[in-house]
Amino acid sequence: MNAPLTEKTCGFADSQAVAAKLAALSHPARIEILRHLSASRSCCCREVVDHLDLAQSTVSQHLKILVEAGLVRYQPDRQRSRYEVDSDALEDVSASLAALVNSCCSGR
Amino acid sequence: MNAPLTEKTCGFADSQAVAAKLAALSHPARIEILRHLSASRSCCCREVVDHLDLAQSTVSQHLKILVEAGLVRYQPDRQRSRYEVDSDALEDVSASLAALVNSCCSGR
DNA sequence: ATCGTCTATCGCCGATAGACGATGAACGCT
DNA sequence: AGCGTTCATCGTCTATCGGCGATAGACGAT
Repeated sequence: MNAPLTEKTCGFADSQAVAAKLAALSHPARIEILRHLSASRSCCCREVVDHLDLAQSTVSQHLKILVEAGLVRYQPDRQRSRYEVDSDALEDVSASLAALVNSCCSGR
Repeated sequence: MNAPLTEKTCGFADSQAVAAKLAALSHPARIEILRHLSASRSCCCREVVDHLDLAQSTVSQHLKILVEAGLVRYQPDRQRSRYEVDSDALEDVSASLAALVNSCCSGR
């Protein structure tokens, strides 16, 4: 955080960005998916389906949401697509939330 | 993190709890509300309405969601209800997310 | 060439979220 | 008593979410 941010620039646009990231994380299935992706390195869709007891189409949707949020990297490897957690992006979200919380609790 | 958590106990039930908290934070208006509540100490609904350019009923709804998620304390003070950020709860959420992210990035 | 497998996408649905206006209750003030 | 203010709730509308089955494309294996 080095740019001189006024209350305006910090507040409005940023809230939307953070909210979008958090929205992608605000579903138990997607959290479960993230856990599984990080645990096993393989990361094809089918494996997640087996692990999660949801229809394949549903899992594919959740994966798409995670990819669009930038939290998971996607590589359409011929047959078995590979999904991989984007650790940096994930840490970014965590840091953003921490910053928000911190700014909310500073005047304590 | 002191209790002996297996992967099972950590995974399933917990995902839902974390997801619920994050869901409450996954809307720009609610983040904006949190910012405003922490900035100004006064915390009545009307003030948030002025600041936010949303209908009073809408703001009331968002506040209710934050209260039900346990992130904001609510005290029906006669006329002017008082809303106040629950810093501890907020830090809990941040910590939960950090733990999740950490467990996802540990094997890096 | 054909079959089986794995994906992504489409269409459909029920449920929920998010917004609003209207309403009524509680309260302070004159 | 009457008025203005504040707030929570209700009803309504629309858009989106979350789930599923079905389908089509791409590929490996036989």
